[in-house]
Amino acid sequence: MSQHRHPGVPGRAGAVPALPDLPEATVARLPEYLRALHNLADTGYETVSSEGLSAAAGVNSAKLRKDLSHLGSYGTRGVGYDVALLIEQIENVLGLTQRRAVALVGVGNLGHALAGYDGFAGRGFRIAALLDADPSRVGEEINGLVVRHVDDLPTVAAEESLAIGVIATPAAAAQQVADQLVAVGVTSILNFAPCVLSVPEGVDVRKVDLAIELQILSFHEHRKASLTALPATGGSALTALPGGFAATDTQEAIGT
Amino acid sequence: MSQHRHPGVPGRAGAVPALPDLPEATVARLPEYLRALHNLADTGYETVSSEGLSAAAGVNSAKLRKDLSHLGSYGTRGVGYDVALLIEQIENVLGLTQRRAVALVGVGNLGHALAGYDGFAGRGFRIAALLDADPSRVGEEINGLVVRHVDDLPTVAAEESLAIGVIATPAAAAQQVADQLVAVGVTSILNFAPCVLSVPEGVDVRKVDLAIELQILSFHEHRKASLTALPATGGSALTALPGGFAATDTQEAIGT
DNA sequence: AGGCGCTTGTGAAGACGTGCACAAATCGCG
DNA sequence: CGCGATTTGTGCACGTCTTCACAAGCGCCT
Ligand SMILES: NC(=O)c1ccc[n+]([C@@H]2O[C@H](COP(=O)([O-])OP(=O)(O)OC[C@H]3O[C@@H](n4cnc5c(N)ncnc54)[C@H](O)[C@@H]3O)[C@@H](O)[C@H]2O)c1
Ligand SMILES: NC(=O)c1ccc[n+]([C@@H]2O[C@H](COP(=O)([O-])OP(=O)(O)OC[C@H]3O[C@@H](n4cnc5c(N)ncnc54)[C@H](O)[C@@H]3O)[C@@H](O)[C@H]2O)c1
Repeated sequence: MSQHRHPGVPGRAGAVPALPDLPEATVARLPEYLRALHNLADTGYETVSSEGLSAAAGVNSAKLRKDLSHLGSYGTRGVGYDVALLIEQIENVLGLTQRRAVALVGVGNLGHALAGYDGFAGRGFRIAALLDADPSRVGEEINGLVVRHVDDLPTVAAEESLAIGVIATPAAAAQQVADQLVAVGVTSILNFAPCVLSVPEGVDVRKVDLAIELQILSFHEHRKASLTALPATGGSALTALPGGFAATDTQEAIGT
Repeated sequence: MSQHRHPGVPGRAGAVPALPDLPEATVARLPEYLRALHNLADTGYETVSSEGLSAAAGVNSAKLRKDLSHLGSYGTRGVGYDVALLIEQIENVLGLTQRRAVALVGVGNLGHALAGYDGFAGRGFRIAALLDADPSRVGEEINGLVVRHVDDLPTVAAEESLAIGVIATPAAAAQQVADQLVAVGVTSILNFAPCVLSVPEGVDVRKVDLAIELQILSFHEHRKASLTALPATGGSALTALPGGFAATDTQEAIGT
């Protein structure tokens, strides 16, 4: 379990073959740290303390230190973390050293927004193909990419090494599209359609459902409203909530 | 889990004054159950077992039963759950009995897609206002709504009882927009900008960052690739598994 | 009426995640 | 060269979440 013994000085990181099998919760936070680190690097920071970085990423500093400790010892006591080195290490662990090719299926309302978004490039991804089943959409050019027919997927997969498939079709078509993606060897899928996908073992699916996010917010809104029914005799209703929330992302922060 | 007693018998499913303080993990899954239930209802189901519903929602059946048990006893042993009743109860708990008004700030690339999406209506929400800071966008009509200037937010808030604010502006503007939303009384925010927001206590923020989702997938892709280097021992590999995975998490089963 | 099969609801155990608190390590400085 | 200030890395305790396993409850059939 506890067997890391880094010489302290990286210098040449060489190959890092040993994937340390990170806790899932840590994996989910690393991208947030990475974003914060890039911000810091752009602002000129060369090192940052766990306190500073955790504030920038919106998490507890002990949690951040524990997360980073899973990658190895890349901090210096009394100083902090080397920003550039840490960026390199996190990108390494996340597999972002190679720019991964993304296939986007379903170029409708949402698909257009995704296809036109230029923010993915800076985060390690490249939209490699746009696909749709509607003949009238095929041929359309968006952001320098031409929409192709979804049945061309095998051809596209042969041209590019597709790492991730994004599904932005209606829910009714999502399972079929997922099957097509899996058939051409895609083993990671991001699904925007509000439905559950069945995929073979070894294929990872993540889902983004905006309505669910809103409904979770609605619950808390509802709860807050029913609490407000209590006497609000002070003006400032700073009733410290007992249990904080801590799901994927709920925060109440303090202003610095 | 000790100090709430349910009368047990619903009888009238009317007012539910006592909010049972659900576990956050449960709250995050209720919307998924709700969606699956609506599907079942549309298909003609009147009752459903925990096994059936959990398959439709992509979760473990014991987990589903425990989740639902927190709402009270709305199932019948030997039979299952009444679909219509369960829908009503979940919508009640989530506070979806009233259609909540959503203000969307930032009508750009992504904002257009959200504004044009007609899927929110069926899930309990109504886009009540579109706001942007760009004068050239103000006045544009999308889906029957006219884009107003973000500085009109106080006026909008006076007209409508805004429940939720959605931020779809560039990250640089997100904090300022959040402040404006909070200033007019919004206490729930869904943030699409890749940045951390500071908000006063009592305000809930949920974040959706597509690049983060992709990066998490990238990590697993990376890990799978490094494992594939292992000998492809045959053995009894393929085990038929219960359909339905997918969710927040991923699944893997590489045994050591 | 009684038994039988099915399904819920939940106790208990274990896995997982979090945050405190502090020893160990490092730097800067006199 | 040693000392104090600072910050990392982590042991530990605690809370939350998941999963199993099964008694209790319900309906149906004989
Ligand atoms: N637009 C939003 O803001 C939004 C918000 C939340 C969720 N969603 C979900 O995202 C998905 C897409 O939404 P949208 O608004 O872009 O819908 P849309 O109808 O505008 O676009 C769907 C696109 O998918 C294409 N398509 C249909 N079947 C296909 C198939 N088998 N293979 C390939 N392409 C196919 C259609 O031709 C169309 O271009 C839906 O599932 C929706 O519920 C969208
Ligand atoms: N488009 C996508 O698919 C996508 C994907 C992931 C993340 N995002 C994020 O979503 C956000 C929006 O992305 P986009 O592609 O729509 O950007 P965009 O530039 O197309 O749109 C941004 C809109 O916000 C408006 N705006 C700017 N400052 C404002 C302010 N202070 N008040 C009100 N409105 C203001 C702009 O006028 C513009 O209309 C960004 O933070 C982006 O990183 C977008």
